[in-house]
This record gives sequence, structure tokens and C-alpha cells, in this order.
Amino acid sequence: MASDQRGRPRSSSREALEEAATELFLEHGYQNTTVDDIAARAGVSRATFFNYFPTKSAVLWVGVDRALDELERALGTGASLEESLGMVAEAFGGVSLPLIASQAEAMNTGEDVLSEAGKRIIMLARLVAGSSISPDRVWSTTGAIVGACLEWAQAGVSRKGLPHYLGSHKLI
Amino acid sequence: MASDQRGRPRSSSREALEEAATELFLEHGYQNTTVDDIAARAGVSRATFFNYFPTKSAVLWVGVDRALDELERALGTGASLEESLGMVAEAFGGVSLPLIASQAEAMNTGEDVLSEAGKRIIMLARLVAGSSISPDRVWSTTGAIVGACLEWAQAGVSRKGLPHYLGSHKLI
DNA sequence: ACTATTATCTAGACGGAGTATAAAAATACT
DNA sequence: AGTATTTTTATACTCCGTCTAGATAATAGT
Repeated sequence: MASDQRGRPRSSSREALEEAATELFLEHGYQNTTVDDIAARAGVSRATFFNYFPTKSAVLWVGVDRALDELERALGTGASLEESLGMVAEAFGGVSLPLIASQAEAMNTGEDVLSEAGKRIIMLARLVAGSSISPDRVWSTTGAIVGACLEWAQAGVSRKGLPHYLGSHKLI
Repeated sequence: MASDQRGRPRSSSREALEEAATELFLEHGYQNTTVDDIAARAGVSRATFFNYFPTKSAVLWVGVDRALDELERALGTGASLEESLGMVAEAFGGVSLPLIASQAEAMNTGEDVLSEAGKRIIMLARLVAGSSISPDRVWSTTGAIVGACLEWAQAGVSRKGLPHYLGSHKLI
């Protein structure tokens, strides 16, 4: 029986890179941090960074992107949009805020992050469009979801779970 | 009395660049066209391109960006969101579709354009947030506007004016 | 043990976007 | 002619993201 642990093992590069990037973004700002800087602090080569993250900005969005992936998976099982959102929000809302939501202003993020945010909104709209929702409600629903997530992220210490905010916006 | 036509006159570079870029995007696709290519065909230097457009992708979005600028201006006069949208849609909806809306698929546009689209959505959301609308309706309203504009752009030959589509989505 | 296989990591070069700066070119004013 | 002003150009630079070839580290089979 073959073990599936073949080849050179990964050397915990992913966590190291994520930590290094977070530190540097907070120390010097997002714009003033290069991929070389991140790799150097993590103790790996620049090429390795791109083995783990497709772009520099992807580090900021790991949490959000994972949530989008899970939403896609949930919708793929045939669950309705509301059910799928609920499932993702349960698994996702309990954990800590994604880096981008909690630290955006401390990292001096500029236009880059703006367009990255927009990209995720469009990804979400595509998922919504692929659900069983009426086509002419796709974008207003997408907007409502975005609004709920932002409200949740900005709620601070009094924050309730994400499902609470999703529920308070009527999605249908 | 000093004429305000001082210095070296502009050599119609803007239109030339816009035309050259459109042609090349359609011939070889957006991704396979470099700024150098555009400048060369327009008969100007690469540096001149960046005198007229902040980014390569901005050429695709001239119409949309102008509409956003006008919306900002209209809101600045104190008009309501609905009134301002109506004004912009009047001035904007009669004219031809922006390049991005009519030719996106022919230009083989990829992920770049996706994030550029998202950027504009966020710009729109900021304008909506700056209007007199209730804060918790900002994103659902933004989504509704986006939906109306997309419906308008995709309507084809039977297209009515943009105000018609904005009206059919209830924005409030 | 030795080899083959598989997968990660690395070094290095490359093309392209966007920025910055200083010089050249074209016009108007004096 | 000479000066001021503005556009255009040449050039160099940084950084992102891609690519390729090779080094390295582990396992699987003989």
C-alpha cells in the first residue's frame, strides 16, 4: 500500500509566508512591501512564495477566498442560496475576521486592494447567478450579501455571528 | 490679453490612442496587446500613452468612468440619488455603449477586466453611500443599479434607454 | 544499499505595467 | 532673437508574475 507522502516534504512554508507578510504589511504598509521582502523574512525564496500564493494580494484574502470556495461547494450540492449562505456563515462566522477585514486600514492599502475586493464581489455574483435565484434579482441579492458581510466585519466587539447580519437583510 | 493656447499643442493623441487600442484589442485580444503596441500604432511614444490614460485598461472604461464622474458631480449639486441617476442615464443612455460592454468577449478579456469591473462597482457603492440613502440600503441599492446597467447593456437591438431599466428595478 | 520516482525548493532570466526624470520640440509672448 | 510654457520623447528603474532548468529531499521498488 503506497503512502501518499511521496517526494520532498513541504517545509511549513505557507504559515511562515503568511506570518511574514502580515508582519511586514503592518510594519511598512502593503504598498511598501515587496514579495522579495516577504520571502526573505519567511526564509524561503521568492519563487516559493508563488508556489503558495498566486499573487501578493492573495495573502490578504485567504479567509474570504476560502469562504467563496465553500459557498461554491455548498451550492454544488443542490442546496438553495439561503441554505448555502447559512452553512458557510456558520463555519466561517465563528472564526476570526479575515485579515483584510480587520487590518485593511492599518496596512495602508490603496487602489490595489480596492480592485481585489471588487473581484470577489463579482465572483460572488457569479455564484449567486448560478443558484436557483431569479436572474433579475442576482445583483440586488449580491449587493445585500456584501452589505451584510461588511456590517458584520465592522461591528467590532459587539459583533454577533455572520448569520445574524445575513438574516437582517432580506435576501429574497 | 494672453491666449491660453501656450506651449506645444497636443497632437490629437488621445483619439489616435483610443482607436489604435480598440483595433489591436479586437485583432489580437486584450491580453496580447502591449502598451508599446498601442503607442506604436498611434504613432506616439509609450510615455505619451500614460499622459492620456492612467492604465492600459482605462481605455476600455472611458465611457463608464465618465458616467461615474458625472454621477459624482450630479450628487454634489445636492440632487437625490434617483434624480442623479436619471440625469446621468439621460445623457449617457442615448449614446453608444461603452467599449467594454459591447466588445468584451471579442477582446478575449480575462481576469484583469474582471477586477477592473469590480473596482467600478466599489466606486459606485461609495457614491451611493455618499448620497442621502439609508446606510443599510447602500449595497443592495448598488447591486440593483449594477443589475439594471448590465440588463441594459445586454439587451441588444431591442434596447430601450437606460432609464427604463433603472426604473424597472426598484431602487428604494 | 542502490536506483528510480515524485515533489518541493531555488536560482535566474524574462516580459510587461507603471513611475520618474530630464531633455527635446513646438508654440506664444515680448 | 529670446524667454516662458506645454507636450512629447528617451531612458532608466522597480516590481509583479511567469517560466525553465536544476538542485534537494524524501519515498518505493529491486
